[in-house]
Amino acid sequence: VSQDRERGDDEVQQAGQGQTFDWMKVKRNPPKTVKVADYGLAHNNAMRTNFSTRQLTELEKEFHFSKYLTRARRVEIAATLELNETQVKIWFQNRRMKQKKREREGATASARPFSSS
Amino acid sequence: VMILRSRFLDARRKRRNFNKQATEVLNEYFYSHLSNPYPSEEAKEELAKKCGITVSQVSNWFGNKRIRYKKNIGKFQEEANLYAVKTAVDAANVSAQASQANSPATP
DNA sequence: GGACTATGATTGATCGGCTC
DNA sequence: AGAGCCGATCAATCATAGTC
Repeated sequence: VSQDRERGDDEVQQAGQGQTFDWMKVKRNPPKTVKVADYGLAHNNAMRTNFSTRQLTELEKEFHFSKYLTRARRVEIAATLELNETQVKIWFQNRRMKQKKREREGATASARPFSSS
Repeated sequence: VMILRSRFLDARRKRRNFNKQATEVLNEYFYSHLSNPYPSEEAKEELAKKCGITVSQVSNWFGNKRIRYKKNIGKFQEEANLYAVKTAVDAANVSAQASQANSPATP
């Protein structure tokens, strides 16, 4: 619900079609994750980590145990799974969001009007 | 290295494209708000209802649309012009009808 | 009939705002 | 005075549907 401009300027639809607005220029900074050489690849950073099945399984199990992390548990999990504490933290945050999304959609048990193409 | 392709069994297996008219509605909103194509939560709900899809799907659609649009603006130029014209015609129709309370089914 | 494209969904990670 | 959280979003990728 937060975007930069919504100041005095308004929504002037149309205008130039071939115009480049600010949102088109947005660039995200590359991940800071300092990954060490795991299985031969020493890509230090700027890459989206791919969690292994084992890691995901373990994380999922931990999440089922508790939706929130304590400092100690985070350290333990990170060490066990060979991940950064930050990665574990982020995973739990994303997982909670996913959980909420699912509940929201599941709760909205209403008619699903399907339609043909 | 490639020992981790266990992404399968995701929910994204069975996917259905949206209706032509649902896509129509979404595109109309997108191109009529091209300066800031970030619908509010309320707008998303409205679009979702109008299109017969979920709010998450609306969010996904706009997320994909924004990224892919800015990734290759030229490719969408034609589509952009199309919807620009469409909305212009719509506006013209609305203003034309404003002068007279016409009935859709004339006896 | 399988490339090749278009498109919806998933997800690790970022951005900005807020709480403590 | 900084940490983790939330919400939205990004960006890359996946897997499939549609096209030729």
